[in-house]
Amino acid sequence: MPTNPTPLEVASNPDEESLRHSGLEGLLEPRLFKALGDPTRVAILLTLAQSRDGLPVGEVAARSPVDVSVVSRHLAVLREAGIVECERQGKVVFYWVRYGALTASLRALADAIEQCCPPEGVH
Amino acid sequence: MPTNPTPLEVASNPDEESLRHSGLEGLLEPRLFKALGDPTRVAILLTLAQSRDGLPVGEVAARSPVDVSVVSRHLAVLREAGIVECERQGKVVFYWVRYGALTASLRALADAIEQCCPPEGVH
DNA sequence: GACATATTTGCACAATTGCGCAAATATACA
DNA sequence: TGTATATTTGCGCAATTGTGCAAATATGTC
Repeated sequence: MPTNPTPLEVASNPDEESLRHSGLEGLLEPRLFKALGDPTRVAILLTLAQSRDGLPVGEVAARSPVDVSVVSRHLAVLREAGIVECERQGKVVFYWVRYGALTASLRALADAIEQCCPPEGVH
Repeated sequence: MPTNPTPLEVASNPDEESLRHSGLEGLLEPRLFKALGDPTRVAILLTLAQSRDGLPVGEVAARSPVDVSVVSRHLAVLREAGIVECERQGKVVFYWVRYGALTASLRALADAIEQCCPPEGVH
């Protein structure tokens, strides 16, 4: 069965539909921004961003005030949003930030906003 | 009394504190992304983005399936996030997108993510 | 001031979300 | 297979959020 594409995958591979609307709809994915809308989740993301090669869930949890199960759930949300990726290595599961996809998506969104409406607007 | 700065104002005028941490904390403002995390709110933002000079609340509501009061509240959330701006002109209140601040913030976030962690990461 | 129009706010309610704890699952190793 | 460690999932609960309706507020006009 086909896997559900994450918002960031949509952003890096825009289809004809999203292109017709200057890409804004496809880039303003609520799932992506909802994932970034929780302080605890952002803190977890920042912890992960400090380590370039990723961290096991337990290590992220050790640097977080909330329970391991909560960290696990937050990481799952970030993964479903396409912000992080994970891979099991033995007993532990490593999570890491998809830096390229994330920056590309943010810049694509900025470009789409500019293209959508002219910069000569007074405001 | 000092007004509460919006996430986007923080992004365009980073202080010493946020610079020390490569700006990521200051740019990953939950208030900003929470505002973009609701489908209805995004739809309202897209409606607003179609008109370069802004629209009255009632006009936005006319193009939205939800009640005017709901639109008014969503616009307030977008305003508090620094995404839109408004001004009363007679009986109506015009809202418009802060294109420049929004794109600048998104690009600054992309830059901060890149600076935070080296691009030579495999992932 | 009285009235009409536009917007915001109070209120109640349903739905969602974040959280901790305990149980279930997965993997490695003896 | 049994045990230990790591992670995920089920469950209940408190808090937050989105929504519509009605009332309140703001502005312009008669």
